Amino acid sequence: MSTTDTRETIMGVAKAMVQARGYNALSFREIAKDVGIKSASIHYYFPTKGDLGAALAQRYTDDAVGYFEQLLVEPLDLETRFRRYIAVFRAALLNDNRMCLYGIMAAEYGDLPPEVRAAVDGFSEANVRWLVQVLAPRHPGADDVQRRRAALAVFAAIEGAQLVARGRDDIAVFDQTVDAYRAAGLMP
Amino acid sequence: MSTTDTRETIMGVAKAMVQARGYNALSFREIAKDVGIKSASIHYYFPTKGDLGAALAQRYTDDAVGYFEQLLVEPLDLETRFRRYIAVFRAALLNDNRMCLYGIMAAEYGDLPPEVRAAVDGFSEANVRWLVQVLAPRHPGADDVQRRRAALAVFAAIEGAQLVARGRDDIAVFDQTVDAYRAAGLMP
DNA sequence: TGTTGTCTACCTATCGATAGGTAGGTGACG
DNA sequence: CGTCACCTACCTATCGATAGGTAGACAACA
Repeated sequence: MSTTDTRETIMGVAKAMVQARGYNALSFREIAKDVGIKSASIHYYFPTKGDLGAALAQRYTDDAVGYFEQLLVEPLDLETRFRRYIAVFRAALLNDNRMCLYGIMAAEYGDLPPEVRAAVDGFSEANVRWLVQVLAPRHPGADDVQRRRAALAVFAAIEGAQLVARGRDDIAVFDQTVDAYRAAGLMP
Repeated sequence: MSTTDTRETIMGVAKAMVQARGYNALSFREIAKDVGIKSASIHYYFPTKGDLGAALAQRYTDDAVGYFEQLLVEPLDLETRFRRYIAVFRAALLNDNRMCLYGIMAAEYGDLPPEVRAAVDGFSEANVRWLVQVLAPRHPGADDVQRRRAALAVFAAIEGAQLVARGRDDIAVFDQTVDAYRAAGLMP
């Protein structure tokens, strides 16, 4: 397998593990077993666990940003665009009751190495930026600070819906909660 | 020190540790060092780590239920009652950027022993039950299922606000997010 | 009153498993 | 021949858990 492929495989396996059980439960030996190499070899690609965690969070954010940009390019109405945004978080739950990487890492925030924290912060920032753009039509008279706060509230509500749905191991809880948000007028 | 005191001290130290760093990061040796006993002695009170985790979650729920009942007994208007409810979650963040025990354990759900999971589930259920009661005046025409869903959405939104505020290490984010929820009409 | 038995609330010492991490070797390939 | 992509073989630290012991309190009984 080429260097790049192995690196990708490691990241894919590690990402799934973090989403399922958290950063703390991530182990080089378990990753290695799933990838089909020895744990020492992972250090060849990621010298420390912090490096791997930071790379994971960075990649997760980059992927999201790419998807978000795509959503902005396509000619979609607000509701559809927003539904596709929500679908990202929904997909994580569908995938074996896993969580958004941000959500689980934010919960473990106090235990994260600094480089991982920094990468995690980038994800919420990317979400807020996108939401500010998309939700702008809903806040015609608002200034930037107000728009940012409204966007962060939408993001927080969705993360909360995911957290609670995971705790109940029931994706319907996620859907019903988002519906309730919509009914209240919090989001389109 | 009496048996009861030591048990209480262990639970207090362990609770703070879980809220700061999660169930996985909870270690008998660290607890023992803080309490001033040896790690083996903790097994005298809690045979396994799962027993300790379950006791923690159960106690957390019991305390919450007691507080909730008190809030219902006092003659308060809806806004005040609700503000005091929110204050519980706010207090966790104030206390060294810690999280609600439920929030952090829900994030680690996939890694929790069954007995801990069961105890964690009780907390969200207790919150929903209380919120259904308190928010009933806001949903005059709704049936029980709708009321429960609305209550769960409120709970989820608050947990999300806490999660994101912790990720930003900024309690103002929690306050602003809750304000945004209120402004949208999600909660009183 | 003195002894005996049992209980509590710890202790020391150690177990096997697992964590992240490292030094140095090896085979394939350009 | 050199570099890349791994490997074997280890290290130290820490994990939850267990075995077995002990000081002190207390109750019962002779």
